[in-house]
Amino acid sequence: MRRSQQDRSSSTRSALTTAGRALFAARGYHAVPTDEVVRTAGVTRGALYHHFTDKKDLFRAVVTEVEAEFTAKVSAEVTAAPDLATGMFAALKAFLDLCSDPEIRQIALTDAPAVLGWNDWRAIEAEHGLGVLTEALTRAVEEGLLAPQPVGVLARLVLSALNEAALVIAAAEDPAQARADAEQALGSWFAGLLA
Amino acid sequence: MRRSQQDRSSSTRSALTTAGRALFAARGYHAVPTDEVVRTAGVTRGALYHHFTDKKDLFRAVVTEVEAEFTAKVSAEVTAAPDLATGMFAALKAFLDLCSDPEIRQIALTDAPAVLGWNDWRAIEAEHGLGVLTEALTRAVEEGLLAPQPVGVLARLVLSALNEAALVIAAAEDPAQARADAEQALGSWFAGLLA
DNA sequence: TTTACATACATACTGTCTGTATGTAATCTG
DNA sequence: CAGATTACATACAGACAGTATGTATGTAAA
Repeated sequence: MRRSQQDRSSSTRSALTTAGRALFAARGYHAVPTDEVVRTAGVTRGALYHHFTDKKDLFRAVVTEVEAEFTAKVSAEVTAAPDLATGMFAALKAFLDLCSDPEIRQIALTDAPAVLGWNDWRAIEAEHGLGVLTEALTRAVEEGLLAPQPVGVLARLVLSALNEAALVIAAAEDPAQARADAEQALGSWFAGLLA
Repeated sequence: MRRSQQDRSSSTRSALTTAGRALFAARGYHAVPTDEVVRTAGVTRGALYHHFTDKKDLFRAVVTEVEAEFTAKVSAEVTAAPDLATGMFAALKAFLDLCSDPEIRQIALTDAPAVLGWNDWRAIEAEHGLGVLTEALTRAVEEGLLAPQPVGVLARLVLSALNEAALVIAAAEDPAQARADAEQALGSWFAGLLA
């Protein structure tokens, strides 16, 4: 069987990111040796360092992948909804649901800022989760739902609170209660933003 | 010159945490070898592993120190103010001022959750920054300033937004503008919480 | 279809770093 | 001041990231 170079490349590349994803999510970036990643992926360290400049670069690819998938799911809720307000509430619900996934919590929320540095991490987020949220808030202001205000910084703070809510709920003794509290707290913010 | 064991211990201990503080703040936990910490502190690795179980343990001590000092400064604003409302605003201002310090940003906000793990980090925070904030919010509810609500989760989300605000301001092209935006965003939340 | 090259990997090695084991000097106790 | 304990220093072992080099596989022009 004769495979093209592209096929070879993309299949080992995705084997590496898939393996990395699972391992990094389960045990955290620094607890996973590259050796284990390549063994899990069924290749060798040579393949890893052919496709990625270093371990961090692999991690960056994993983070981008996770973030993109996550954002796609959440933003689908917004576009599927009849109007913006209900869409945003549905997205909030989806956000908190999806954040129970350790892939999100460990990779995107815990390790990414420290491993990639806050600036790189922020750049990735800006193209995914943060981008969608900023858009939604901008639209909400345009439609008169929210009071006119600069949404750039607001979006960052809201996203940060959302991330924290996810972590709090995951770690809580009573997740249902924690979730209700979080929704109330976030709701009060939303109320303060209304036009 | 004959020093007591306690003096020897505490002075090398603080030499180590002081050196660690500066180096971790400047370059991040994983970029600083223990060898450099002990050289800066003027001791050897033997001293380090006598006083701390491992590198992480030293880092934990540094985090606790930083967090305690930081919280003391912020909470001083609350107690110094004539009433709770103005105290909380003064504390907010102090918080954002102090967060320009890279010791806070790199050590407490970026590295700590990833290095110590989110749970350990949370436990430390709960005894310092988060503890004070929770207290303040509880009092605000008791005094009728804020609407009755569970403050535990709320405090976490607010603190997270505050942390993010600090990072955003530090990284912004126009920090003054970013700060104004952040204060507006946080103010709108506060408004939504009022009784 | 063969030759020349590029891409995709594998293997072997090196330097760095953390943590440990062991040795030595300083302090404390009876 | 002898013995025990504490505080450190030195030497070492294992693990890991990254690199250098070798090999196999695919590609493309002559």
